Amino acid sequence: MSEQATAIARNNGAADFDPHREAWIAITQAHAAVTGRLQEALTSAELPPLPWFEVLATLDRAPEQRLKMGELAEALVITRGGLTKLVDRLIKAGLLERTFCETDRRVSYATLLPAGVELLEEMRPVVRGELAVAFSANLTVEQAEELRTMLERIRGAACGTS
Amino acid sequence: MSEQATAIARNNGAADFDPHREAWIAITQAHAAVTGRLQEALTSAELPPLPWFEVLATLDRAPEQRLKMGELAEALVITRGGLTKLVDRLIKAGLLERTFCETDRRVSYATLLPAGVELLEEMRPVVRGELAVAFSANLTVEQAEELRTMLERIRGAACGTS
DNA sequence: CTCAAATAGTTGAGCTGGAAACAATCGTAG
DNA sequence: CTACGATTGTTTCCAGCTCAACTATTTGAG
Repeated sequence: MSEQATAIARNNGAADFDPHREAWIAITQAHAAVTGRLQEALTSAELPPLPWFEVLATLDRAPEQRLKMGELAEALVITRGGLTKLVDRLIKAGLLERTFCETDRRVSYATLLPAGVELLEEMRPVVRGELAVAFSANLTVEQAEELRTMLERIRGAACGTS
Repeated sequence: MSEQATAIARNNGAADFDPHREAWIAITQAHAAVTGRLQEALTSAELPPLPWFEVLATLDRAPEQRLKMGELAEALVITRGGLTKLVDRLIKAGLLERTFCETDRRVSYATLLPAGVELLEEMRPVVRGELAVAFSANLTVEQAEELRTMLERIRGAACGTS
């Protein structure tokens, strides 16, 4: 099934073979496949959706477990408008709180609460497990590292030259 | 800025370093960055959005320039429900038409029309150009190939073991 | 000091895609 | 031949996101 989908998407053996487009399709499909898998695993474990995990995990790793809205939005690669509402939901769920900056009253922080850490610990093994299936199955650790390096280069190129 | 975002997302040098999560974040961010770049390039050229290009390009490479809805949905990695409406929009724009199968009256095909080919030719150079910037900048062709291989393996692992 | 421009975040409208229920058709066991 | 289950596509409803407009604050030029 999936093999066939790839074949359709890039029409193996066609005259106009474009390695860039090939790679791009591969990124899109790998991303979609893994995202889908993670989503499914979370919902079937009766846990919140993936974006919640991303927020919690990102904040957890930040100094003082909090981040300016703008920084968080950039880390998650969504717009600030989208983030405001996403954070609103997590706050409503009691996982985060909004704190403010003394020296610049424009900025507000999304700050992790204990309940958020708790939920994060609950979600982490599920995500870790799914990622392990997706990655370790066919990739060595070195390959994963190399993969990451190349992808970051791509991202750099895509962001840099506006 | 972007470097910083990466640093935030994976908190360089943290105690709990998870190569899988690193790689996963890299995929997500690379995908988002390139998608954003493509979107921007298309809209600033007053062209339709990226999904339209994906539909047209996929159909263009298919035999007889048409595909069953289900096949197309799988190639684009979206649900069939979503595809129905996406195709509706392209039909309304006169780029596609819906054709039917003689032998199995359940299936309907999305079929490329000349106007669709024409638009595709207009969009292709824009997409090609952006992808070239994102990929060739820092990657050799061999690396791009290798990248694709690894990503397809990941996708296989993610799809396979349900 | 003052005011225009820049920056941070929020809000509202609109669009897109997903999940689930539905309709139509096919295939197959009996 | 019939009926039930599987498959294909559509439709309905809804959640989440983006875009653009807006508010509040800060910064910098004059």
